[in-house]
Amino acid sequence: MPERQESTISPRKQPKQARSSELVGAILAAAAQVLAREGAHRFTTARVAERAGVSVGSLYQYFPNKAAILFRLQRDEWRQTSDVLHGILEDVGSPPLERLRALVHAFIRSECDESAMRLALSDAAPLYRNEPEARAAKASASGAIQSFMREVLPTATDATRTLAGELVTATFAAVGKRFSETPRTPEEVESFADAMADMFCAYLRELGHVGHGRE
Amino acid sequence: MPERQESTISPRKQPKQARSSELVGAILAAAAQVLAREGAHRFTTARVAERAGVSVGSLYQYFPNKAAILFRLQRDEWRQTSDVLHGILEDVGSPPLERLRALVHAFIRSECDESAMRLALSDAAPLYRNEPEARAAKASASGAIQSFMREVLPTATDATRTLAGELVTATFAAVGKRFSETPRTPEEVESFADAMADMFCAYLRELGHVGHGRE
DNA sequence: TGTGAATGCGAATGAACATTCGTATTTTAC
DNA sequence: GTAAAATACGAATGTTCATTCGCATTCACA
Repeated sequence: MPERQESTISPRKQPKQARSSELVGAILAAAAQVLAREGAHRFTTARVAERAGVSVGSLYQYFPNKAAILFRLQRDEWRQTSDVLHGILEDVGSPPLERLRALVHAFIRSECDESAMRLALSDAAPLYRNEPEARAAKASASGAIQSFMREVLPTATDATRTLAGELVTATFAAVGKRFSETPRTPEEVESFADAMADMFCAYLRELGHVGHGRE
Repeated sequence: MPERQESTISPRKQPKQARSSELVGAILAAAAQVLAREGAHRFTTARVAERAGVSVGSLYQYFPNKAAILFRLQRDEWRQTSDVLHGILEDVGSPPLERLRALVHAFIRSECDESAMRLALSDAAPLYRNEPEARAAKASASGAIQSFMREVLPTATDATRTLAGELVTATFAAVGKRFSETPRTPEEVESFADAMADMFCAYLRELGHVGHGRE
């Protein structure tokens, strides 16, 4: 497993001509396919290049190494997730716990889309786990959750809110991942998401009541 | 990455003399150390053999391939966890939700022990993910959880209980794993475990009330 | 249309490994 | 004590890969 270059995941050069932009797009699309169809284990630069209809050399013009391709895919997923999350949580039109429920559903559903690719991507996590952008993505999400917590638990202490936020965030991410490991019918997905939302709501309601007076 | 032999993880031969039993023990101990210190990425048969003070050839006398070593380590963890889980859940001396809380604490704590090894082991999961024994371990745990659910939610429907059990199990496993990814102080561990227990209890209480009458 | 820059190419290179197998050493049984 | 069985050994084998680099092709622009 020759994996010499440990870090430096930033792009090697910027595409300047149309053909090279297309090339980058083709590589990313091919990478997603290879990942989904072959798994992290068989995700090789040669296979990606072949599926993209491109040579390995060209691939290396725009990605410094294999990890960079994987990281780029992961980053795109994170951005998408993050947009959904902010969009739902910050929509002040509906009551907080309803938004949370919507979020759970959206999240679990998206975790099930392309689940093969997501699973493989998480198998490949060791290759990019310590990238700064990985931490940034998590921080942004947890920021949104924190301000949501301030809204739902206005009277709780900061420590309580932080803890609750962490718990919800962790449960979200971790259970979503685990859930995508085995295939599910849409009905299962929905009822599981509902159960998860129920759990969060029960917990937050209880915290809220404790905050107000007594249990 | 020459990984030809895809399956067959059962032992190659049984140790017949004392020296070879010790050898197997030495290999497992060495494997755990290599995994913890070097990570899944650098877990190689050569390194394990070297740390065990043994030759690669001898290693292959008792383990058919690299995955078998990892799987053995994982299996031992599962057995340990399973014992704890059954022990706590089936102790009828204390009220159910208290047992659940104890379980959460025990589980999270154990997840933090040897967290480096556990993390690496889960990075290596793709190598053994589809072993039958892996499924058996999960099934045994979820069986115990299910009968616990029957006790806590005597009036709920079967479907509700199954769902709740799955949710709790998934949250457990997934959050435990995620939690071990970053180092924590013992205080953080305790308060996080408490929050998780609070969440489960709130959820189960609510389900119980709904089952009895109305919310 | 000519020319330098930008791209694209893919065989070749060098590692890192898993696993095997012929040989050497130790144990057991007589 | 000795032969056969069990163990132990580790150099050798054969793969799989990531990554490079010298050369070929295409583009942008005069």
